[in-house]
Amino acid sequence: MPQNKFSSVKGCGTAVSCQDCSLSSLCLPLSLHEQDIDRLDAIIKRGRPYQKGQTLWRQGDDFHSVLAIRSGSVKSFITSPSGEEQIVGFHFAGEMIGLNGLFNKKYPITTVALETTTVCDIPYDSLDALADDLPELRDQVLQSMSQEISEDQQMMLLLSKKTSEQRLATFLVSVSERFHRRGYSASRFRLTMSRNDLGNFLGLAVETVSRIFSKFQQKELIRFLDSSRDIELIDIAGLYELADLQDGTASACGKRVVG
Amino acid sequence: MPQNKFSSVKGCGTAVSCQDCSLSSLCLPLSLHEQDIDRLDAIIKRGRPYQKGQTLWRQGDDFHSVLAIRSGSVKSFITSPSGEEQIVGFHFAGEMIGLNGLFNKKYPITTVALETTTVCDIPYDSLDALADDLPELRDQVLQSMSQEISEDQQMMLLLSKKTSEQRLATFLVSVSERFHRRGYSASRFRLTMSRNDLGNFLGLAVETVSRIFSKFQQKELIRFLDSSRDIELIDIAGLYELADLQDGTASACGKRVVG
DNA sequence: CGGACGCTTGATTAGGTTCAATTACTGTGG
DNA sequence: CCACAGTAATTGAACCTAATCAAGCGTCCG
Repeated sequence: MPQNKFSSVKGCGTAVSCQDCSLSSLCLPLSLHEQDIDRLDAIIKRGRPYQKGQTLWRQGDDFHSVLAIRSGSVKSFITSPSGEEQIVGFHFAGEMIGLNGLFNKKYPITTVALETTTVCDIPYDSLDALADDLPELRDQVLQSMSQEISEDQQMMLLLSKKTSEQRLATFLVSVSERFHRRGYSASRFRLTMSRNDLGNFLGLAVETVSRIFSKFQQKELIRFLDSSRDIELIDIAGLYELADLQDGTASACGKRVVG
Repeated sequence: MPQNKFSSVKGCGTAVSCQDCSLSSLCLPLSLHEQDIDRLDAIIKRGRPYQKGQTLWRQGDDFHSVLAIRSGSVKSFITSPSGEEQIVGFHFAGEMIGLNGLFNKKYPITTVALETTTVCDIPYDSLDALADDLPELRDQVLQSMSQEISEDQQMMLLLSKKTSEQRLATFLVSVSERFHRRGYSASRFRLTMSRNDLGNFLGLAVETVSRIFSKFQQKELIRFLDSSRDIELIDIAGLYELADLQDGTASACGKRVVG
């Protein structure tokens, strides 16, 4: 009997079936019939965990699988010819990444683990064959991609129009919403990415991110606990107000359903 | 016999079939069999043209159709609660818009005509039913959305990391590429959007756009013909160099396959 | 213990915005 | 067809936000 929501994740390296996995309702909310889950279970590969800094795939690599993150977190970024990197999303446990690779069979982004991360590997060929029989699965994929587009466009608004304070506030409430929806605390969580990554993602210099965090602490909007990575949102309403967000689109910032 | 590539577009208001339409190979490059084209043709509605400034649909409207632009051009934007608008894409003749509305059955963006614009209206219900039978159509939709994601992420890089000069250069070569692929001149075209729209899209003030255009003219990279909307790219190579673009991703900027 | 890296804070700078004024279009009605 | 009004585009000057440069501190890990 699982002690907590994600206890079955611990056994990821071993033969835990999708049915037993506490993530099944999150990573593939398909309302599949029981035999369908069994079929999906049969095609999923469970590998050893990725260590912090390890690359899951590189921009331009041949597309082979979609991954469901079971525990841990990753960042995804694109690289310009001059070598500049732009982080386009962070992904946490319970999210699916890599779907976007099916356009011309290459991954368009590089994905790197931010901490020790375990995943379920769903080979594309099998998924594709399965999708032929399961309309729900196809719809799920389409919906995920459609949502990703809307979220990326919210990011365009953020990068184009918002001030540094608004950007950071938007990020914080969006991450908060995502954790909340996954059954975790909306007000206390760990930022697994560095200040550098955060600045890169939000279009700000590291120093600016640091300064805004300090300002938010002075305003008693947030507080850091043990380390500068463990944050508590004291005044979520205040952060929302700062962020200028559309209702229900908070999670747009930073959430990349499709990788 | 058509006189030019788009001559059949003129008869859009009348009963021109998809098969005769010179855009068929552009807006739905599906390699459909002949009888499939006939089926598609049967469900398409051809309405009267939209005038400059008219709204095709508004953010939040119920999703009903996908549109193929037969002539003219449009802009699409999202609106933040505080009323700020962010243009997320321009669309020209031969491009499909509105696909993104299938996520929760609402259009997530507002789309407005930049000039007199004619479209083919493909009701979603019919398209959905047709897609059940035609794997190519489904793949096409997936590919379009996947491409859109990559393009939006290129825009995130542009808005987050590029200078004003790089942004405008990126935009110009991307529009050039798009026109070129459609069989038009890569070096001479009309900018149907205002400087205001351009600035909004690129995350710049109108004045900045104007100044960069002037600077580009001084450097003899571009030239304006009759008006400030009719541009000629004199030194495309030079613009490419300025833009810091990935090979083959130039069209990412401004191109929104999915609306 | 030492070195590297990550984070914070301060001082200075710069790219782009904002404000303001002028000129060039576009479209409309007489 | 021209006059006029309203909008779009350009250009200049002042200002400001966030970047850059620089220094110091903390922390993780060999």
